[in-house]
Amino acid sequence: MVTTARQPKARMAKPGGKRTTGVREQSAQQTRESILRAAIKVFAQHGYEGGSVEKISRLAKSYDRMIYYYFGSKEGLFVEVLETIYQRMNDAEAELALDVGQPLLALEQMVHFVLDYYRAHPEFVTLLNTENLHKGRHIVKSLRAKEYSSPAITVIGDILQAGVQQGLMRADVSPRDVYLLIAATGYFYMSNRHTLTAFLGENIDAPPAVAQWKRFVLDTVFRVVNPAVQPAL
Amino acid sequence: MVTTARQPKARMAKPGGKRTTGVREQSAQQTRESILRAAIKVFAQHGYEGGSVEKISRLAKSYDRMIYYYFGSKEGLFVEVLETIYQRMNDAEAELALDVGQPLLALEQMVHFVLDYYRAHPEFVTLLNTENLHKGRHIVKSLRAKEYSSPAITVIGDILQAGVQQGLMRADVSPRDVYLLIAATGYFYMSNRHTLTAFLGENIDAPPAVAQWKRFVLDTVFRVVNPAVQPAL
Amino acid sequence: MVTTARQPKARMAKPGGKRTTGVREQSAQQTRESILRAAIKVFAQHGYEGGSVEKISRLAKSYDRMIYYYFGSKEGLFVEVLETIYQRMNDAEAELALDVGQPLLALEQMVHFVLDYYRAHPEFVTLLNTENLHKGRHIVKSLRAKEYSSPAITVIGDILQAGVQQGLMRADVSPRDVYLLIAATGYFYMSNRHTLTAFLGENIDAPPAVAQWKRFVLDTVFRVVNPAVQPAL
Amino acid sequence: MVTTARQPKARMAKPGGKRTTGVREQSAQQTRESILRAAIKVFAQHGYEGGSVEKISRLAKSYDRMIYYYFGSKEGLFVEVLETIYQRMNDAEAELALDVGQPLLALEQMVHFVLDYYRAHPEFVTLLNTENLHKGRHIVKSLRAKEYSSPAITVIGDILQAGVQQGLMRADVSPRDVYLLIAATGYFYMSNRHTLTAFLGENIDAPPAVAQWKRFVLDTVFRVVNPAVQPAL
DNA sequence: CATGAATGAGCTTTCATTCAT
DNA sequence: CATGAATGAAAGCTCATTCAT
Repeated sequence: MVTTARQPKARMAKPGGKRTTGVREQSAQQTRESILRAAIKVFAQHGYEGGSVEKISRLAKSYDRMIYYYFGSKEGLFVEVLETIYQRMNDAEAELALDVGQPLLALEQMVHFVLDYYRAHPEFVTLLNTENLHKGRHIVKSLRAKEYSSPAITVIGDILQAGVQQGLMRADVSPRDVYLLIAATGYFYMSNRHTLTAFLGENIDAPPAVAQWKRFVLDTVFRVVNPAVQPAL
Repeated sequence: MVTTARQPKARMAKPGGKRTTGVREQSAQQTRESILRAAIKVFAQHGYEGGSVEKISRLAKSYDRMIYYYFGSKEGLFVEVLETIYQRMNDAEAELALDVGQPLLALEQMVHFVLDYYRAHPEFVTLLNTENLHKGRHIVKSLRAKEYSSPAITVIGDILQAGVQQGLMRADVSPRDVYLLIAATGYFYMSNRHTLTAFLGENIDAPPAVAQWKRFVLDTVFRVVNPAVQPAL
Repeated sequence: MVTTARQPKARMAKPGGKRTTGVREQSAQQTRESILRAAIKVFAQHGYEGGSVEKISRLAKSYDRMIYYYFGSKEGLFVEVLETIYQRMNDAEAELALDVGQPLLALEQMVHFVLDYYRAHPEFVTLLNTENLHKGRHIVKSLRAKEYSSPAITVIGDILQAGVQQGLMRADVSPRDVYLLIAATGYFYMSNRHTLTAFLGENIDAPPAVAQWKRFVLDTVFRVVNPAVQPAL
Repeated sequence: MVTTARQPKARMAKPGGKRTTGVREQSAQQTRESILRAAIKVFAQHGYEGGSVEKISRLAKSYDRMIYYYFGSKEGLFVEVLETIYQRMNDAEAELALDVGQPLLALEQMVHFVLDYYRAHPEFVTLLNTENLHKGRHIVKSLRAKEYSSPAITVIGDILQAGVQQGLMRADVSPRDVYLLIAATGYFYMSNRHTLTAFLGENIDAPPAVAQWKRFVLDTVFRVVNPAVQPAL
């Protein structure tokens, strides 16, 4: 961390260790985490400026002062919020356990995962938008930012490689682009659902609409990796 | 509120017409517009909460008071900001004058237009994100919102229809989805460029990266409308 | 001023001018001045850190906000406080109208003036101490600081010159040193009166004590400028 | 309050005596003293209000809590700070060992000592100013305050007495006044060096300026005690 | 004794907005 | 219409101090 916030050592009690976490450390840990959880909600709902320290501490049933005690500043708290949501996303991704040996299935599952994840975690989308509004100036302050570099791209790379070997996929498509395509379609649909709803005059959030979009995205992704055709212009 | 705001009638003095617009109204018009211009910049840069009334009036070289005079409230000003950027976007689109008779070319031009427009108008992207953060509660207050419903979908519908007739495009693809695909890929790339840059470790903004992405998107769109194949799963 | 505070033009209505100062400007002027007056008192009593914005605005029967409106910041206000007390001191000095032609008398009056002024204006002493605690970082921000460079030294220079010509004073004593001697003896006695009282076990503030000190200082100053002797060592 | 503070008995372990001071008490002693040292620095630099408990404990590499353990309160700590700097000053004075039998030399050495001491210990000056800002309300809480009543006055009294006996000094000058004269000239020059530098446009701190001032003060003091003349008015 | 978590009041400053010419 | 003074709430943050091991 960049800030001078006190960082309790026992950040995450290793399950295997003998470490006897005192009741005091435990409750401190609870305070810290409830603030973090509250901050995720509040920042996601109101943005960075709109998410006031008081709103957060109140939701966490703690005190403003504690935010400065544990995170040094509002900014330090926001940095940790970003780290946390990336961590969570990566954890979820890691649990997917795709079978790269079946590249078409794996790719389908990846698309499902990404679209479902954004849908189930609107705060992820909102917080990323907020961070982009601030030109990414918080995330660059995080020392752990690099650790979170999307492993999804690597996985997609593996899938493509297997797909090519099995003659099921194009060799000339980059994992980065496929990843961005999936992310973009999933992200945009969530991120802009309110303005889209207003302008399309259609409730974009309704399950049928979502299902249609998902089918379309899946179809699109498969057409992109399909080795058979080269589209005429 | 919007209702109490003064709205000069002569919104855009036609140069050829009878000039009933006095010198006084003209300068009033100027004040109003310079506030609007400033507001677009400030809200785009700092979001709604972060964009303070004072920042706007100072950039416009006017006074806080004038914002209330012309727009009723900060919220009213923001509503008009949204209307304005949609208006501008639609105006630009209208100037495109696509030849639907050449559907493949028209589609290509449409993709170029959307991606280029987002790129040239980052404030459009930022302001839409801000509005979505607020769950679209400002745009629903706009009486003119409906007028701006994207004509692009209609145009894409025309293109697809012509493409089908000429045997160049699939019949079973919806204009809405094609539009969303183009918008999503263009929007996401701009909107998330800061976090993408941080996490991909690659400058997403650099012209070669942008060019690659554009090629990929074009390829994707053409594969989607391509009638030849149906991707296997 | 360094800060961006709005500075009403009519800072001090020239008595001779035709300027019709509106009732509005007048009351604004009053607000500004009552804040300044309150600030002098509060800063003198509690120092810079101890003198809170709220204490000042309350004493001025105004609002915190007004301090920022007129002075930009607490620091800006303090700068103006310093300017004001120097201005007042110089104004008082200017009213002295010493007759340099009678150098011994003039010197005596100068000593009286300085000692009396410090005594009558303890806030001057306290505020200077506060500024010195901050290593003079506020006064260097004042553009008018230079204007206030003590005219007393010039006057003392004139007195000494006349004294030398009349054979009443030494030629080899610098006005600066004489000024510093007078200032030091007057200042220290006021500035440190509380600790002196505690440690000397004597009420330094009582009129007899003050009178004794004044006689002593006068005697000292005259001995210093006396041309007759050169003290042996 | 002072009363509730723990005061380790062994204030300064005599090296030759029986060492009953355990390792534990020793480290406690160290903590206490490092806090005191830090407090002197911090209070001298930022004043009483500006010198926060946290700044002190951080500089002392200890904890806020320890300040309350050893000194009862911020106020109690400040009282002890004042006691300490007086103690130090008196200790230094005691080491002077003037030869009163040579009154002129002794007086000269006394002037040198005072001026040099203030110069070498700016924190002494600053802390006294701070205490005077608070009208001496801390020092009166000190039980040991009286012990520190300046022995310098007594010494000057002895010097004057010897000087009179040897026909070298006036009989009608009070030790108190001579002491105050020396203290005032030395103190003022240090205390106000920042504002003086700003207003005189001359670096008061530079060695030549200091040397000139010292010469002048010495000259002044000698003229004051000189029995030869009585200045005309 | 040391450590660190908790507490609530207070700090300077900025906010959106209204009043008065 | 333009200008600028006034207003009170709320913002982020720091303060001295106490509680609990």
